Amino acid sequence: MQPLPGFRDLFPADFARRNYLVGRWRETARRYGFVEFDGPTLESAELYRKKNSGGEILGQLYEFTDKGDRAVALRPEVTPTLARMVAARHRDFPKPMRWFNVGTCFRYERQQRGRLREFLQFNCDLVGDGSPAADAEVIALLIDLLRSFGLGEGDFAIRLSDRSAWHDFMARHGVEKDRTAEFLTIVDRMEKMPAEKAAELLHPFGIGIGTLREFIAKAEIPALAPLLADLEVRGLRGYVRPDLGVVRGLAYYTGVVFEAFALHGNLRAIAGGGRYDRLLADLSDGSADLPAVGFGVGDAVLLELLNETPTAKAMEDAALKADAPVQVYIVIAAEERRPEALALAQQLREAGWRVGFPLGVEKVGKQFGAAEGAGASHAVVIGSEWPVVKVKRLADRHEKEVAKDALLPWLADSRC
RNA sequence: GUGGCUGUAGCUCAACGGUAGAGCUCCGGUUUGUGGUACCGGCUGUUGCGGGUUCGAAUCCCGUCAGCCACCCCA
Repeated sequence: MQPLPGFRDLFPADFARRNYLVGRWRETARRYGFVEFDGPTLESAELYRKKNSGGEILGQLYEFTDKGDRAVALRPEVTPTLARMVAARHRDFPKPMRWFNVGTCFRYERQQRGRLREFLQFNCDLVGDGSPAADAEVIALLIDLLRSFGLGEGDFAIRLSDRSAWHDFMARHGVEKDRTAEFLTIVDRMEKMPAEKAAELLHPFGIGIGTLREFIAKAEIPALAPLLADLEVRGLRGYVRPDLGVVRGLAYYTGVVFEAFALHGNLRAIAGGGRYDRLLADLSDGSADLPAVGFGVGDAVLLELLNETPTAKAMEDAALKADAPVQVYIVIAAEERRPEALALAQQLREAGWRVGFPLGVEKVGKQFGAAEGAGASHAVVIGSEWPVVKVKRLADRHEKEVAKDALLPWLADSRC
């Protein structure tokens, strides 16, 4: 038996990596004053079908009928859930709301490297503030998030665009309102298709490919000026590149849209987001009319990026090493001292140390091997010297005799 | 959803028509209280699954499932 396609077993080493990611996600979000929430993994399929919510994600919906004959779907993203929750109780929360979520999402599509059917996503949303300051806050969070993994200006960049610029463009060139989605889809894909194909698709709109390319090439997005100025002051302007070619696939974005992409390798977008000022009103039939901006990052793509970036990988390895399952390993050199060893282990554990020791009689050499294997930084040898023990720093093999009562302070001292 | 490649011990792979092997991992050992090396020994496979061709198939053919890559799109 294997897991279903696109689903993964997480063995301890995989889970340790996931914990590393999630730890950084939470830590960064909280530095920006965001609070964590979660909602159901399974939602009514209607939530994703409602006006303006789904977009291209609809084709990848993991949906089925439950035993109560309800049309349900596993969430492909959390934004609709967030919108539903906020619409229901937004009066309970002071604005703006800074909420984040770490949750499993599902998309039924063919799997590939960095893309699975079940994945963990980090989602950050700022609700109730429609200003460029809010956009800047969220984008700065994303930049700091990636930086917290040891990724720098040479490793990633944020492509930044604004759908309002496209709406102006469409108004100027007479694109009908109900065809804006179709038009934006063409723009979104244009850089990957041959020119003739793009020209053919644009023909019904009466817009030449040259006109479009010219518009994108100018890269002038006046609406972005305050946002860029904000990021400039924070010292983060270097991470951001205005680029009208970014449109994003989700239908509900209304203003600023952005995506983080890797500067090396051929990974796809590692994070994406934007402003969705009408989604809440649409999902609540107008009862909660709040502007919002947010983004999502997936675990699979980020993990791949860390693997490919040496400095980030080194940082991760160091963090995982520091988080080893055992910090102090008790070597029982004389089996008759086992009771004292157990008492000491208990004492160390109560003080917060991660402690290991052999469950049965083992040779001393083997016990040191186990200490090494579990990633312990110290071994404490208990034997004939009791009540004195030997503490050994595994890294440099430096050994010292310490009275048992002095062990705890000695370890605490060596920790820093 | 479309196309290409792949599928052999827990992992990485070899054998490419004559009835399966190596390295790593794991376990044990190299006699008595000190660890990542070295040496010795041991375990594990209906060769993804189902059919076909053949005297004989891991090896050829078909189907199916799964993985990888590209497209598509996105985290």
